[in-house]
Amino acid sequence: MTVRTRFAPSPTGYLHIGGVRTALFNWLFARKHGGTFILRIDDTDAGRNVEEALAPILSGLRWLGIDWDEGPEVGGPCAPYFQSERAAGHRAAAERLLAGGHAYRDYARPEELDEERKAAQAAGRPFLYSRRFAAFTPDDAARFEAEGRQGVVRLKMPREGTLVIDDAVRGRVEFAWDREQDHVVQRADGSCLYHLASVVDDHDFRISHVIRAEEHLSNTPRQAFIAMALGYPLPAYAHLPLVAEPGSRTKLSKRKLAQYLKNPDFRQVAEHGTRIAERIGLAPEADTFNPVIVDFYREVGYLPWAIDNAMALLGWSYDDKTEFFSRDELVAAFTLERINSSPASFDPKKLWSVQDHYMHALPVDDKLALMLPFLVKAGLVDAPATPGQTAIVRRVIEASGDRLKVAGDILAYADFFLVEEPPMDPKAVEQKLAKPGVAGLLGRYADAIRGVASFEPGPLEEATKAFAAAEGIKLGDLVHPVRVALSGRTVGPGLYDCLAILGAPRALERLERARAQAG
RNA sequence: GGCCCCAUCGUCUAGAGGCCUAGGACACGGGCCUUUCAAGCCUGUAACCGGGGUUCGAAUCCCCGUGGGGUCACCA
Repeated sequence: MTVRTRFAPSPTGYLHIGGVRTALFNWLFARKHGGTFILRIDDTDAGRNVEEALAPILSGLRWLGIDWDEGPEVGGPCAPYFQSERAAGHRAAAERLLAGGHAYRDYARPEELDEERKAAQAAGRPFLYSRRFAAFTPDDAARFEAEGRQGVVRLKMPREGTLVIDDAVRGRVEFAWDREQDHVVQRADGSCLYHLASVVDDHDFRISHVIRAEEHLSNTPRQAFIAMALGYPLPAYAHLPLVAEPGSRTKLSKRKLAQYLKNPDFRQVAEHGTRIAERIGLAPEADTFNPVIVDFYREVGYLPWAIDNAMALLGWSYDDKTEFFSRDELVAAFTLERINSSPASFDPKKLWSVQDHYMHALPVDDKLALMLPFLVKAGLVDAPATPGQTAIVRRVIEASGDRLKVAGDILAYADFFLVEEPPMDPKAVEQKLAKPGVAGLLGRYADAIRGVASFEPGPLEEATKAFAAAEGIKLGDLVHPVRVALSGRTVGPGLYDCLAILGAPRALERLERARAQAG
């Protein structure tokens, strides 16, 4: 069987983390079976600024390595891949539905339908349209039109029997036909609605497996009905568990950001990212820049595969211990059978730890290539970076080790090496510098290391320990003020690394300058 | 409200009748290391929604509750 899957986003202007998971699973399944992964743009609704609203979605998928074999910008045998450009086919399908007696023109006004709905509700029985404004003959239609009514095309859903779907995730799911509504598939102006368009396009694209979020499970009967009425074979269905809010089982939504921010883990990740974004001049708006949206991770410097790997673990698992997969490993390991059926809440901290894992394993050269652009954007190095700057940054990366969790973290670790007078954190000054005797201590320490033959971590450590011993003080009582003197803050790479990277002249100059603020 | 789905540590999950005094990961607590912050190492707390069945035996199968979620548009 030829596997063809699709991801069909509507151009909303952003790529949602839940969408990523859906796209990823479709992609994985296609790759696993040597099939085809198709990207279709479901833009049947309004269509204004489609191009602009589409850009973040395409670039987001590309960044994540979720490449599509057919779709926008790459084309393919089933083109066009924009639903709005396939309207003729949708209309033809609506005609066939009508001709086959599987749909009818309906002239009910919305308020008339509402009345029926309310009456049914009041009577405590499920609503089922009376079809009293259905035009089953041309005469009916003419009569209704004479009344000034406009006709839409409605599905003539069966009112007895059941539909059985064999869902790859959920197993057998049964629906009673008499609970399904006569949904509108074509408006009076001739434009077709999503469900019709989607079924027709899926068939035209020869989609073999419809892999989508659980929210579509309830839509399946009407889509299956359309497909059957049109004589299409049904695709295999796999309904993925919803990606839920942090610490909840409610569907994750971009709109409820303020609420998610109350979750400490979520807030921590969001604030960390915002801090980085601000330093590279992004002035992000919380509305479009937050951990629910893929651009957030890209701007802040996460590794795309870390996102993919983390998302793969949302609702899917391989076994009881394997968590990290290379691309090939994941493709090989992935199966629909091991998708979970209960909702999975999105945990930004878990994603963070996966990111940590991959950043940890990244070679220094790769880190350098990733991080340099952040320093350029922040104005801390030239574009392109000079060899001298590059050398410093490389040493900072080496010295910082696992402290750099995302590429953007380099800003907080490299900045004080790259500017002549780093800002002094008032709190750090107060706690470590403004103590009695510190000024004198810094002066004597400067003299002590001035004579170090080789200004490198090893010799510096020796000299520093010897100095502390000679002074009769604990190493910490020396190291802390020196660190603040050099960097302006209390955290950073190891002190001997800081000294060495700075170099003797600048280090001594900073020690001297800091004495003015010391006690 | 109707229909549908779901139900194991706070979170992601393993578990397809005995291997379960329920395993792993994240988070959290404690300890070690240590010049800070990370990392690393050791260690701890923590779960089968409830009730009935079936069975020699149930986290696993069935039923009923309860709880949560999704969906019921001339949105996608």
